[in-house]
Formats: sequence, C-alpha cells, structure tokens
Amino acid sequence: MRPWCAALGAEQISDTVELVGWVRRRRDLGGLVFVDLRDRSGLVQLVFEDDMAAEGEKLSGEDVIRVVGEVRARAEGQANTELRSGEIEVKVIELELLTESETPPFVVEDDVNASEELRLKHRYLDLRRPKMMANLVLRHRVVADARRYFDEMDFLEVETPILTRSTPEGARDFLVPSRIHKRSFYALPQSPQLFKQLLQVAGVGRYVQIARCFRDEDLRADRQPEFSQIDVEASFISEEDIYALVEGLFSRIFPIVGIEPPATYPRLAYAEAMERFGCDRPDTRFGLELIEIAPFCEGCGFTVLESAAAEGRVKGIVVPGGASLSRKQLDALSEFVKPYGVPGVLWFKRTPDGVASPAKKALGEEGVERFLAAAGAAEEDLLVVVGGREKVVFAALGALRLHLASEGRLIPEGRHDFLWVTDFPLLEWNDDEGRFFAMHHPFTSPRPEDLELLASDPGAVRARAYDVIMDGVELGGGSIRINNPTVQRQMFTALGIGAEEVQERFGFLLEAFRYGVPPHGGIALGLDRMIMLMSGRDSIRDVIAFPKTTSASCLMTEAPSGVDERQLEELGLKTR
RNA sequence: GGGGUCGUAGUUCAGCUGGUUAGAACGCCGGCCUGUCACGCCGGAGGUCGCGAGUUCGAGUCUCGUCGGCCCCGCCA
Repeated sequence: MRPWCAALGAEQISDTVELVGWVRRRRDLGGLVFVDLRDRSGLVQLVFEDDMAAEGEKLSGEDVIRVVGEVRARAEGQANTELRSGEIEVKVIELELLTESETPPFVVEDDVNASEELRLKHRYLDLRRPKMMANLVLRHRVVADARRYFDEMDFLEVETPILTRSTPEGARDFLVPSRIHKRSFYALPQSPQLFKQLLQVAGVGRYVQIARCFRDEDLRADRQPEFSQIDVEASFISEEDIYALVEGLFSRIFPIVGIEPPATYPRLAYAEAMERFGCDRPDTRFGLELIEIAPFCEGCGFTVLESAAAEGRVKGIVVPGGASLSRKQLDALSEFVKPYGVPGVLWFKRTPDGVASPAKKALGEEGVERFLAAAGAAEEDLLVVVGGREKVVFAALGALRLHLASEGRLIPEGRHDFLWVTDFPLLEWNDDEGRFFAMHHPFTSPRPEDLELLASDPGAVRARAYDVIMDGVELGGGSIRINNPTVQRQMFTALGIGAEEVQERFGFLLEAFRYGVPPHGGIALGLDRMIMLMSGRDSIRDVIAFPKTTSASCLMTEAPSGVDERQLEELGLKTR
C-alpha cells in the first residue's frame, strides 16, 4: 500500500514513494515550487525543481494528484516542526494530475472561518479540513474500542429494525407510509428499547448495539433528529453491574483524548441534585450551589417573599465577589431568568458601605442583613434569590448557575467530573394532559419499597433509573426494567393507558413476558455527545459527518424534498 | 409554537444621523522570483447589499412581510 502523506519521516529518507492526495497550497518561487500535499493523515511537502518546476506551477488548490518522488531530509534549519512529516520533503520525479478542482467556495484549512451554512452545503470540503477529519477519526476509534470492550465482556451485537411500529409516549415519531398496507405506517425507532428487552427474553443475555435513533422534535446544538447510541441491555444484573460496566467502558475510551476518569463515580440522588443544583444533570465542576431561603421569608415584611415561600419555593445563590455587579448587570440577571417563568431575581449585596437591596425599604437594614447572613454571604458577595413554583425556581436558578459560571469563568480548565444521578421519580405529572407520564419510559421498574405508593401517590414513587453525567452533560441513562407482568400492568394503569390500548400497543411485549422473562436492565449512551465532549466541541453537528440544520434540513442534499405524484399515489397518500 | 441574533465581492467582514462611483483582507486571474512553509513583490478582475413590498427626491442604511443560518424557551431523555 502507498504510504500516507504525514506518515513519512526520517526512516523513509532516500526511498522512492508514490503518493496521492489533494493540493493544499502552492508556494511558487519561480524555478522552484513547493506544494503541500494533503490526505486523511495530514500534510507532506512536495518539491518541484529543475524541469519539474513548470509542472508544479500548473497545480492549484484541491487538485487531486499522484506523484512519484524521492524522500529526502530537509536542509539544516528548514525542518517544519508544525508538520508531522516536517523533517523531510518529497522531491517529485513524476506528476499525474488525476482531477482538476475548481476554486473551492472556502479555503480548506482549519483556521478559515467559513460560515457553518456554507460548510454544511459543501460538507465534503468541510470534512477535508484536518480538525473535522480528526473528529471522524476519533469517533471511529471510540466506536472500535467500545466494540472491543463489549466483545471482551461477552456482549453480543444484534441489529434491530429501523422500520418498526409507532408507540405512544416519548418523543414524536418519524413515520414511514406502507405501500402494501394502505393507511398503515411504520415508525423509525426512538430507540431500540422494546427489541433489546425482547432479546433478553430470547436469552441473548448481554446485548450491545451502536444504534441509530430517530426523534421528530425541535433541534438544538446537542440534538439532531437522528443520532447514535451505544445501546446496552443485560439479564440478571443490578444497578451496580451497570455502573461498573459503564465506568469500565469510559476508562477504556476517554484516555484516547487524555481524559482519565476515576475508577468509580460519585452518586447523587435526583432530589438532592435538584435541591443543590436545580438540575438533574448538574455540572459539579464549580460551586454556586442553591441555598434554601424560604425559612427566612415568613413574616420578613416583604410580601413578595412571604407569599412565594408560602405558595412555592424560594431559593438563592451566593455569588462570591458579586457585590461589584452594576445595576445594569443585575437587571440583566433578571432578564436572563424571565424565560424560565419567574418574574426576576431579587438581590442582596454586602459592601464595605453596608448592605443593599431593592427590598431594603420593606425589610430594613437588619432584614437584608439577616438574609445575607442566613445565606452565608461574606463582604463583597452577592445573594440572588428567586421565588415561585418549585419547577420554575429550579429551572431558573439551574440555568442562572451555569450562566454565572461561564460569565465568571469559574470552570477549571482541564477538569472533568463524572457522576451518577440515581433515584429518579418514576412518573412526572403533565399539566397539559392532566396525567402522569413515565419520566424514563413505561418499562422502568419502580423501587420495590415504593411499589405500594404507585396507586396512592404515584408522584412519590422512585424508579430504578440512573443517568451518567459528565461536566453537566447527560451522556446516558437507563434503568432496571419491570419483569413482572402485574407490576407492568400497574404501571400502565398509573399512566392512564387503558387495558385495550395496552393490548394493542404493547401486547407483544406482555405476551413475551409470559414465557420466561429474566430480570434485566440496561443503559443507552449518547455517542454523539460523548464524541463532542471528547473533542471539545460545543455542537454535535461537528462530530456527525452529515448533520441537519436547526430546521432539520440537509443543506447538501436539500432533504427533505417533494416527491413525484406517482410515489404518493402508490402509497395512497394525498398532501395538503 | 415563541424569543433573540445574523444575512453586503468566491470567503470573512467594514460601511456613521438615508446622499456622488459600496470598501478592506484573504482567495482568484496575469506577470516577476531557486529554499518556501500564512512565501514575497507588481498589476487586474470580481457586487441580485438574501428575497418582496412600502416610506422617501433618493434606501446597503428606515418600516412591514418573507426565506435561510445560528442560539435559547416550549418540546425532547
């Protein structure tokens, strides 16, 4: 095989090699022409001299060429330490222009900042940039190592259907019309959930799949309509087995980028995570934890606080050194929290000149002092307080905490925190629909000691569910599943799904469970987010070869698109 | 569904309170150049100011609408 460009080094000196690749840049000195040749591995410098100089002059950016040349050491002091192949260069003896390139719409180099729109339209050029190619390489290495890891642990990779049936609950499905069965639709899987459970009934015992999942919901920097999971399920296991399995996996793959996770991760109950961080996927790399304020509000003399404490929750954050924030900056904090459904923040300051707060008139100097003392605010500190319904208070302060940390650059460079969040609620009340929904999914096992609450106080039941969090990003989540048909029926009852609907939607699962279902559980890890964190990017688009825009289109293929009338007819469909 | 922000040479951007011929850098084209690696020097071409209305004597600039990119809320695990 031909060598890769960047693989050439001192060992190949005086070898004659054949190279292929793309012309990255030409430096034409007249009778002497240098060309950087690029392939997946990187760059090597070609030299066209004497008779060949005229040949080299004809080349331009992104032309595809084949050369035969002699590897030689660069002269003293002319090595390029920026290049892996910088000690050598290749004196070209023979040149073949395989294909000429038109001038590309943007220069194919790492530090050229073409708009993402343009990069997505010409994704093949974008991927040619070394940083993007490195992301593809990293992704491959992680997947390859993960597969090796699970193979060593006796897991079996099994493919599950992409054309499957629509199930209620969870995200909106992508639907695929059936030509053969008019008015019937397949759905693309939101995850292989039911199949991986059925594989346990089948006796696979330990299942893994790099699975593509589809969810028709609005997009974000970390959300694409199709994404990949490292999907895992096993029989006869407990939470502890899953934790150890995932910790073992991460210890294998994170070192690829120089991150060494601890052998085991701290565990945090959901309720505690919410109280301390206002978030079920806390970033624990910095402080600014939430403080309970409500006990100091009763009878304090400031009606807003009194009623907030009586009807909901009041919590705050102490910002060390935050007393220096200007009025304008404090107003901005209020603006920041408004979208989360609270009226704003109430602030208290302790400065050398005394205390300050918009509530000072109502509370008096002593009142303000009492709040600051209760929150443990030192001189020059700022206390911000938010009151309202529990859900919005947590949402507002959880978001504000992250905002303050990034504004104040409070996250230590190079630090990475891994942790498990456990004991999630089994069910979550939905106001719009007026019923409970499964927080994880309807097959998640309640904790046995909470089982009796399922009928009386469904919201209080804790689940045998867990999420693995890194740096405030949810990398994955899973649960021990229900393997008792009676409990499963109780769960459906709590969800308000009638017996008939259960039979129609999930009959096949319940039937399977009649024939010997092993206790089982699993987890799904977000591969794209994992690669994003490993490569230090802030969007999963950068680690997916051909991603969609935030409006779910592909700028390269212009998908989605209209189709022929005839295709619609065959499917028995009419568009409006 | 809602909010914010951006859209001007091939690219990244500048363009003031509306006013003559819309600029810069990089890229591109031509010329010179034998040790460059962001090569250098000289010269040149290149514009549907996203699109559509409106206000105005006059719109890149103001107003409304619309399309597209990005970020966030809702939604989604």
